[in-house]
Amino acid sequence: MSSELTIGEAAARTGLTVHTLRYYEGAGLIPAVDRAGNGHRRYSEEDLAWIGFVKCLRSTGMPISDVQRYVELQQQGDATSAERLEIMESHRRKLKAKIEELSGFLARIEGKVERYREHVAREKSASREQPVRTG
Amino acid sequence: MSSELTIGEAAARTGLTVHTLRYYEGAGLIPAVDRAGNGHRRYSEEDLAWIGFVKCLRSTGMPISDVQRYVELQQQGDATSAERLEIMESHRRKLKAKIEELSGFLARIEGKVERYREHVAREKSASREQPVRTG
DNA sequence: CCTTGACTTAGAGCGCGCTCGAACTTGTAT
DNA sequence: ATACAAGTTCGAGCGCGCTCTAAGTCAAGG
Repeated sequence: MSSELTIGEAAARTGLTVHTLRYYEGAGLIPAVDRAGNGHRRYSEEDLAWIGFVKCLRSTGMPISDVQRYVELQQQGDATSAERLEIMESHRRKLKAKIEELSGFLARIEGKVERYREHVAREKSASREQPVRTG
Repeated sequence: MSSELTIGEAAARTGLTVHTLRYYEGAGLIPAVDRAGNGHRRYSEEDLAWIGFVKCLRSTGMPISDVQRYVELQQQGDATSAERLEIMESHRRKLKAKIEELSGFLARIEGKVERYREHVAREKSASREQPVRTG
């Protein structure tokens, strides 16, 4: 009986909304979740772990359609592991490239921030030379 | 007379489409571009440099509305540089955090890829033990 | 009995960022 | 003259990924 959670609890634990959890399941990003007798979803720890990985994939920009395809293959068993490896490997490469691109942009933005700091500092010292009377 | 470009040339140089260039200008991400006598846009090197920076901001996830606000402030002159600094600084922080998050996810995905490689390797060696007759 | 609240489905709606189509003008080449 | 390419504006449309509404079921508490 390893703690089966309601959709509300699963939402709280994963940080997704109940809407999104149902949407993900309907869209095939999450394999069909078990149901209680009354038809309510019951999330296992395994489900939660998988949802965590889906969040990782989505946060790193993998399109929903790719996650879906991945799940599809997963359900077809071992024979598809080479293709799943390809998907992951391709995603890894893209992500790595993206991080590198972003790092370059970060440097550029940091440069901009630096120039602004200097600029703002100069303005302040200029205003000290001609102080404004207050009150 | 520093090489003024048509919108088509500007598109080729920046990697944006002419549609996007016009959209960006209309949305205020690019200050009004000069026009030739016939009403056609003429992009200066300065315009291109700015567009390059806008691409950097957009690629790093700054919303259009923020870029717009930034341009607005820029056009109001020096008095707004402190606020512009704030915008950049805030964006810098978010971007840095995002890169760190992505790096964590990358590690996780690399782990997954590794485990797949091992798995696929095991499958191959298993199939060598019971080779399939071909043709 | 009746309300409250968490769940169910199906499907509509939305925010973002483009992207495209329609209708038109203009410049150049044949 | 005529065709063609490239520009213009305005506004509609689209793809993605949720996000929300409506209408209903069910269980527990007052």
